[in-house]
Amino acid sequence: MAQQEVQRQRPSIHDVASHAGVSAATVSKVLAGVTTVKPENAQRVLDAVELLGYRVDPLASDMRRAKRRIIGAIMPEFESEFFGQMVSELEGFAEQRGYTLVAASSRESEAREKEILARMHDWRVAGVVLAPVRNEHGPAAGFMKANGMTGVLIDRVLADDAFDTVSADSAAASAEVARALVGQGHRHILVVGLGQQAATVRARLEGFRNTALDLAPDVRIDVVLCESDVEPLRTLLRDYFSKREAGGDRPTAVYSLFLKGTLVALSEFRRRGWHCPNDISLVGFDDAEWMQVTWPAIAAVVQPVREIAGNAMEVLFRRIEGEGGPPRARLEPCKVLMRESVGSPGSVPHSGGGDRQ
Amino acid sequence: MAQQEVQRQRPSIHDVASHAGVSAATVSKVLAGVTTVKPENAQRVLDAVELLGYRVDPLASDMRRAKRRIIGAIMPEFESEFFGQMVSELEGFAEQRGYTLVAASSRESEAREKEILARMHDWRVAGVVLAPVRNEHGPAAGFMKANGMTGVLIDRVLADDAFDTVSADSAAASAEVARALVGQGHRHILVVGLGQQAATVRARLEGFRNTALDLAPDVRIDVVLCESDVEPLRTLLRDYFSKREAGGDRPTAVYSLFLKGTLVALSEFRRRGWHCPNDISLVGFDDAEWMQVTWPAIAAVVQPVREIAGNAMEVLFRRIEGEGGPPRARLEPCKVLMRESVGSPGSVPHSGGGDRQ
DNA sequence: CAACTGCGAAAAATCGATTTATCGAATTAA
DNA sequence: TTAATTCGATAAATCGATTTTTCGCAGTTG
Repeated sequence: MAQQEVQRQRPSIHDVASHAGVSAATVSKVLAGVTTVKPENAQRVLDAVELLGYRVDPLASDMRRAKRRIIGAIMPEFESEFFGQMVSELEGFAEQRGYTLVAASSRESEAREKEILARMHDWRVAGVVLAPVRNEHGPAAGFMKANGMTGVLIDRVLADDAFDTVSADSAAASAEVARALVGQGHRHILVVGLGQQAATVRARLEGFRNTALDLAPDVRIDVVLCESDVEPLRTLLRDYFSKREAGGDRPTAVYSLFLKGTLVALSEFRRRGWHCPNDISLVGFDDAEWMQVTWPAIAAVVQPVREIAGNAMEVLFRRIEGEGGPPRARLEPCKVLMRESVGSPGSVPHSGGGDRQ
Repeated sequence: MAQQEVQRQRPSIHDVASHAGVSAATVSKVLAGVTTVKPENAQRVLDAVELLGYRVDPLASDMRRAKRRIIGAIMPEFESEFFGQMVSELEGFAEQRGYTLVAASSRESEAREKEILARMHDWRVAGVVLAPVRNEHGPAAGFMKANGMTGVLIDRVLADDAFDTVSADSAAASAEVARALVGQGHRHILVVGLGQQAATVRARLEGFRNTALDLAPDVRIDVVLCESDVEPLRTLLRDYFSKREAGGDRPTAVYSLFLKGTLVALSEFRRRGWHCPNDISLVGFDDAEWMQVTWPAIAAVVQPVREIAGNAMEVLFRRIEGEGGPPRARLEPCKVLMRESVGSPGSVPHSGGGDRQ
């Protein structure tokens, strides 16, 4: 019984050392690839490692260094495809370099964001990938700055004076959406956004508006912003459409600047019995798997998740290794997938009616 | 400069000790809540902690114990709402008890699953929540057993002789779906599943079949299983429907046993121009946010994610604390949301095609 | 008054690795 | 032959906590 318990106990570097008839320091050196070890001894160490099934304890190994081989990732949520993919990619890149990724969800709360960051600081993580709830100027980024932490900001950020940033080029993507919609003949478009993410929303809005006005100076762009939560948007949108319908000047297309907005817009269309693209066109920022199997398929801006994750990790590790220089703001190009939810205003149903009546 | 560097360095327990004029052991005891410390000294310690902004280094703190305050979570993927929510919930529960959750995605690979598990074993995690790719008999569970790890298996599992399991009561939910479909008059139903998850699929299938046959002995149930990947399903389903349509005996309803199957079924309907529920009814296992905003809204089985996560953590911590006894298999009840994608076979479109409000 | 009991706190061992300082033997140079 | 290098490896310090052991002092007791 006690014997089994002992067997359960994992071998330490000292067990390996005594089995190989050398010191622990020598074992450590062999495993680290130092070449000043006699080949004969090195072989005995490797044999002992094999025999005992020894593996380095990463926790003990990290004890001595100031920066541990841990990367922290903080996302606003885990429930969406976008952040799910992001975490998955980040994990892969961290693993490639022998780092462990610890991911946490701030649940769209800046307070929680900061708490999580403090905990990661306690762990003395080597670096942090932070996707802030609002933008780059929140308390979390301040905390990182104040404590000299290494990090990258992603997604809902534009540029920062202390940290590198990596995000989708949403202004360019929005411009492309504008070209598509105006090109189809739309002259009255509603843009739906989340006020909380001021900077990102502004970039998307400006990218859209500038291009649209450039192509058609007579275009009318309405904007509906909900401040913090998504729930109020439902009401806002309902009121907006009621008013516009009463006035007889309702928009012929909607561009939603965030995923939940697309869902809310769709369900509002649904409530009113409007069909895409016959009654109204719809484009959403952020793609999702289901968008291509619905009637109709929803047009969307696809963010380059893998590229964002890869570049974020790349720049993060460069900073961890001590690279200096001013912070850089990277923008990764998006793809715009124009699906059937977009048509010309007032067009008659094409074959099958987009959803047969 | 050097001064600033020193300031950057976080204070250790010894810094606190010397500031308070006591030994490190005393500081540790105060922070652990030991009462045998003179109140006066305790106060001085707390003041020093406050002054220096001291926080315990969890890594160093964990060094001495055999089981560290880390919980590992292994999910087949992070991209779906289900596992995203699951990780989010697990993280919350771990945090409540002062543990850190390290989540990793096996990316639907059993080999990777085992590798991740080995890495978590290296970290000497206190326990693991494993959502296996296939079922409870995979190599990962074997590894856990062989190494005496503490763990719970969730989701794609039924029961195990070594580990506690927590999963959705999919048999009961499937029975409810059967009652609904048969009750609506369906007598020819296609069930779509993933062969890989043998046990779970069998439970769902049997739950469905038994109840359906019980209610209507003349009901015909076809089954299309794809083995490992989802991609082949597209072809399988296409062939199946082609054959059935040629034979003039195509099913009037589809019950998909997993989320991606629901998506594939929908897109196949779409390709053929079939509409729910007029041309065919659809129910899917696993709910998603988008299902209630599409035309029509898709009926789905909702898994009790929070309950599964909560119970998994509960039983895991009990085992960590040394509770003995045989492993228990928990089943959590699901909710079935019957939305508009389900109707009577051959029913005519109701007003507006089942979607105008 | 010596021995005993307790209390509170300090000293030291421990966890499992890495890294620096040290040391002995073999080799080379003077 | 002796001193100076060089090489390989070991002993010891270190990281930052926790836990066990030891210790000094005050108060009791026989």
